[in-house]
Amino acid sequence: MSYAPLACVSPVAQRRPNACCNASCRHASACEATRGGDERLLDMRSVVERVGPFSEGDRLVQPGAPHRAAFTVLTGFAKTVGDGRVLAFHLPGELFALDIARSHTHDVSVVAVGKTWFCRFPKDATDDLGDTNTDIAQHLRHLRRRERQVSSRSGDGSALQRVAGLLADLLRRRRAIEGPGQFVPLPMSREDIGSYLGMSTATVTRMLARLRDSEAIAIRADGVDVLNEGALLA
Amino acid sequence: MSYAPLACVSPVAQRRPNACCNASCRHASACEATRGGDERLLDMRSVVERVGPFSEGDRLVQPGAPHRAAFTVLTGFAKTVGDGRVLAFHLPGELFALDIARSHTHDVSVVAVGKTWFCRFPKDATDDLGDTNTDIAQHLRHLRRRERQVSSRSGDGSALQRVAGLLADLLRRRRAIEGPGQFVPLPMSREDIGSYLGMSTATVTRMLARLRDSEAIAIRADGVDVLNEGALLA
DNA sequence: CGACTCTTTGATCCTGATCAACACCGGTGG
DNA sequence: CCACCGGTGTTGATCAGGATCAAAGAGTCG
Repeated sequence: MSYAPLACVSPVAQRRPNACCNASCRHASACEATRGGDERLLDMRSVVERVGPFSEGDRLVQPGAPHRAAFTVLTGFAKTVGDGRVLAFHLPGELFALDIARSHTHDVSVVAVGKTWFCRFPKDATDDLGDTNTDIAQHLRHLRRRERQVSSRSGDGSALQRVAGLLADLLRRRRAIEGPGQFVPLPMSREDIGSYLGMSTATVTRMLARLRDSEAIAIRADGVDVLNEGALLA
Repeated sequence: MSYAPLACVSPVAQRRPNACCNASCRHASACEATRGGDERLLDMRSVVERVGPFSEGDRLVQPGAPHRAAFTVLTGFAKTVGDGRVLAFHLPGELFALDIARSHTHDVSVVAVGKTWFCRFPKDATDDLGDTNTDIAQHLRHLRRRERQVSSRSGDGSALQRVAGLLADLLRRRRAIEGPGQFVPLPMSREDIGSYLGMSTATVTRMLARLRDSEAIAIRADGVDVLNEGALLA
């Protein structure tokens, strides 16, 4: 299926230097930028800027734009779009857009899903930190490697398996940030999920319905509750 | 589909140092090891060993074995198998198994398709050549990069498109070695082709039949003649 | 020649796309 | 407050591509 081009405007984004990145941030305990407040990485907090608010469909980065920063989602939700498909989803607390060590320009869009604030880590500043702080340099290398691996995702398996796999993946990732819980937020549209998984919106709905009928999940307006984790992986 | 594990024995391979790698080799004009006899690369000939004969199903390299050489097919045909699937086919004259710069061990099998002889380029010797001959070093880097790109193949498109694409690819590659011609050898089984393309043997046969019916190809016992190249690409 | 394997071909089934109808929900305007 | 409206999600009906199963050629090797 083809993914419709995004009709969106450039965001009117404020930037507030280091307004909020401290222990009182709701993600402080697990934010990937500081690996949950690891003291060796706390210098990352000195370079962060809060940017937003972004509305549904606003682009945080655009293809061709120079690569000048990495980001985390502070509040809200985001997706990476490229080649006419959704390539990734980003949960609050997750660091992304490290890509492009090669080309120095973005080749994808990062788009807000609903009202969203981001934390921006300027590349110049983080590189400087990495020069004097080997822990930060290593942490960034690790995240960059992970981002590259994630981008080569599978695409095989049945539609049901792919939907269940996405839910399991989002649940695991959300727990890594938010702690134990059963809820998986799905603020993105069914079309986004279908684009990401390579199937139609109707099939996404149907597979979710089948998981509900098998009592693996309960469907809510804003996401799903995972009732039987084992059933998702099988 | 799953690809059956290979039941094969280790080959009883002879090694003859530099017995045949010279201008009289039938692939000398295009062999990728010397880029068709490029004089700057002729030192490659001094390190080659001829190995064989290998019979149908014999393995040239096995997963886990140390990576000690690259190879070309001298006569016959070969396939690379890994993860239970056929990952690549190798025509006479093509250099392969440069992989594994990372792990220093093979993670795939290379299997002979029919009676096959290989030319073996020991890694130690080619590395030594690369130290003193920048042309050879660059050539090896180029081939290694290409091998890495090829390994990330598409997998999308309809069954007909994938079959036609394979034929077009093999035709292009054969012409690069053997010169102009319409013939594409298919010594591998339909199961191998299906495994490579991700479809059943029945579908491979049916797609070939459709290309025959549309007069794009003529099917022979040992391969196909391409009658309408444009039809393959469309 | 006979046994065996591979290929071809036909028949049927299953998955997921596509199309269409409808429900639902948040706005917007009366 | 309610009628209207467009977008999104759900559900049903139909369709197409390929998988699977089965049976019939076609080599191939003993």
